[in-house]
This record gives sequence, structure tokens and C-alpha cells, in this order.
Amino acid sequence: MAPHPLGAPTIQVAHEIQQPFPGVSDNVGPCAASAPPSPTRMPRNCSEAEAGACPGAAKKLRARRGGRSRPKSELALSKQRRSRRKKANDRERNRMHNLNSALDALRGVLPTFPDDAKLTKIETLRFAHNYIWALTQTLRIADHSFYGPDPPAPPCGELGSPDSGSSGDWGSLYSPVSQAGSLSPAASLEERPGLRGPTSPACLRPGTLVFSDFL
DNA sequence: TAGGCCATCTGGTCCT
DNA sequence: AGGACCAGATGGCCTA
Repeated sequence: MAPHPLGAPTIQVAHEIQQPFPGVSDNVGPCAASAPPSPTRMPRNCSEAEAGACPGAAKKLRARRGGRSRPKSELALSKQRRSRRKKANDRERNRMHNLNSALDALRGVLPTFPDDAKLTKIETLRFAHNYIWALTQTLRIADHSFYGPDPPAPPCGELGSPDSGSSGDWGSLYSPVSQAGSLSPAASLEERPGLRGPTSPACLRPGTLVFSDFL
């Protein structure tokens, strides 16, 4: 039940989910909000070596070394480790389930046919990225009534370019109606080698690009 | 059978 | 201390 691609600008939320994306607020950490998630997080400012120079660091260090904690037997420690690991596994599983729920919610608002093969995770992200870009371009074109300069090349560098080499073609974007039609997955259905079964709209440019151009 | 996708486990790092 | 986040490893399932 995908909403109309060009429907109301309000974000449609998955039915059983209260928040637009479940767990989003939980996931909005320092990385999500401000800085992009780095492959390796930067080391903390106050390392053990710098403990003396950092207020509170010595206290933290003492706590980390378990200065006050009661000595435990090897068995108890082992049991505690297993228990903690099990709980961490549960949390991690739940976290991934939440992530998948958000991904499903995203799939739900993307214009695909109900009987389409489920988009993979990476396909969902790339498709959403380009879909948003295409909608943005549509709005921009509508705003400028085709008087403005050519729209910039699709910002698809990282997620896959829809054909950045011919960005000028985007100046002749279809009307919203025809775009809605172009969003039909059928447009590039047979041209999507990477995806099993039916496909989803690739580039919102009917007939010129295949889905894989976006991935 | 190889390759892609996925779920899960795991240990490390950072944050509260 | 415990939770959140992340990335690597592993094994199962499916398809070409």
C-alpha cells in the first residue's frame, strides 16, 4: 500500500509503528545526529596515559579497574560474563530488528508494486536516496517553472549515480503525472539483472535508465 | 556449486 | 556498570 509517490509531503508511517521509524530516537546518538558514523571511532580525549591531566579521569580509571569491587571467583566471573553476553546478544538482536523494522517502513513508502520482490537493504537505501532526490528535483522544477538553471547532477555519488553524465536530461523531467507512472516498477522490470523477480523503479526516468544505474 | 543476502554472535569502543 | 553502536566472522538459505 505505497502512498502516491507525489502525494502529500507528510511522511507516511508504517501502520503498526507509532514512530516514523521505530527506535529512531534511541538511535540518534552523537554519530547519527552530528557526525557521520566513522569506521573507527576516535579515541577518547582522556586516555589512561593522560589520566593525570584530565579531571575525573583518575576516578574513572579506578572504577574501571574495579578498585572497590569484591573479588569474585572464576566461576562467578564466568557466569557473569556469559550472562552479560547473553543480554548483550538479546539487545543486539532487538536493535537489528528495530533497524529492519525501520527499513521495512522505508520500503513501505517507496513506490513499488505489492507483489514486487522485496528490496534488499542496500537497494532500499539507494532507491530511497534517489527517490528523494527525484522528488526534490520535481519540486524544484515546479517552483522555478522550468526557468531556472539545469538541476545539478544527482547526488548519488556514494549511493550510486542514476547517470550523472547526462544530468541535463533532468531538465526535461516528466510531469508529476507521468512521473508517477514512471515510478511504476514495471518500467524497468526486465532490466534489473541484480534483482530476482519484479523490479522497482530505478531512476524515475522512464525508459532511459535501468534500476542498476541507481544501485 | 559459487555468490549474494541475511541473521546472529562476538568483542571493541564510546557514552551515560 | 551497563547500554548503544559498530564491524568482523560465521553459517544458513536461496538463486543462477
